[in-house]
Amino acid sequence: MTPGHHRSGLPLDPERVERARKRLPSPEETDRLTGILTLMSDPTRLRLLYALDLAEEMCVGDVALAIGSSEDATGYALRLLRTAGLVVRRKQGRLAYYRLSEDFPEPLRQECLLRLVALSQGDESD
Amino acid sequence: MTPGHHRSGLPLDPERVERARKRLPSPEETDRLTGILTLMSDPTRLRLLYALDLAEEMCVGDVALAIGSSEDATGYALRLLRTAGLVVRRKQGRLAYYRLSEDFPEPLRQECLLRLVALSQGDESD
DNA sequence: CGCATACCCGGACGTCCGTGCGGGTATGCG
DNA sequence: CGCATACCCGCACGGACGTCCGGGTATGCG
Repeated sequence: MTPGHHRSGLPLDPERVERARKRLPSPEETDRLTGILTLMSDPTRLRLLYALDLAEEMCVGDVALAIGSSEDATGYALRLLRTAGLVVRRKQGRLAYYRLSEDFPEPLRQECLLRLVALSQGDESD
Repeated sequence: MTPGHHRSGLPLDPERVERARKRLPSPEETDRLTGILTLMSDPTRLRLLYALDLAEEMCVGDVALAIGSSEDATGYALRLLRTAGLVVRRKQGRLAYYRLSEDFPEPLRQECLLRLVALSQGDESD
């Protein structure tokens, strides 16, 4: 019942198709990468990560003030990042201080967070 | 009518809040970054970018075969990436060959695509 | 010239995700 | 001890996004 709409299924350039297929990341790797990228592709969370990187440690309300989001949105973002293990929480009295996790990939912080800022500033041509 | 539910609005650590606020990327920068990250955070598109990086150039149907997605999904993914300027199209007869754009940030390809693979392979500890 | 192929396009559907809202818990202060 | 604060949580709404499906266009071949 496959819609006759599609191709024969034979590659037109089998060599290149195989070259790409063989070295593609596994589904698990793909999921992990897209998972991290998804977490970083939300404005609230991205600004939040920047803020924590700059301030080292802040309580929830101050993070909200720093990034200009509501406490609800900030709290939800922190929850997701904490679940993913990218930030950690230190409770002190009524306050909950958050900071980037030790497990936060250092190269990713350096090469992505900062590099991407540089990219967006200098490498665009439109 | 702000829900009395929220804080006074006064930062508990004004110095850190200011430190973070001052150096945060602008809304436009944030949008651009999240835009690129969003494009890379989809399994189809991510595998597609890998495949093009490896094969240099492929027609639509071969890309679909390489990444194991339908032609529809692949075509849609290529359209989005082309709209964003991350891939370019070369038409030859009935075929449409795609490749990574010259404008595709080279550091991003090197430092993100490849680096993230390395990260996902070696830097996890769970 | 007519048919099959390879791709493009627009609409519809289902899904996921972020936000706001109300309520809940624990801390610190008086 | 009682009240305000700072945060956490569950629900429901709305918007955005990816995929499927039908149809459309252009190329190449016989």
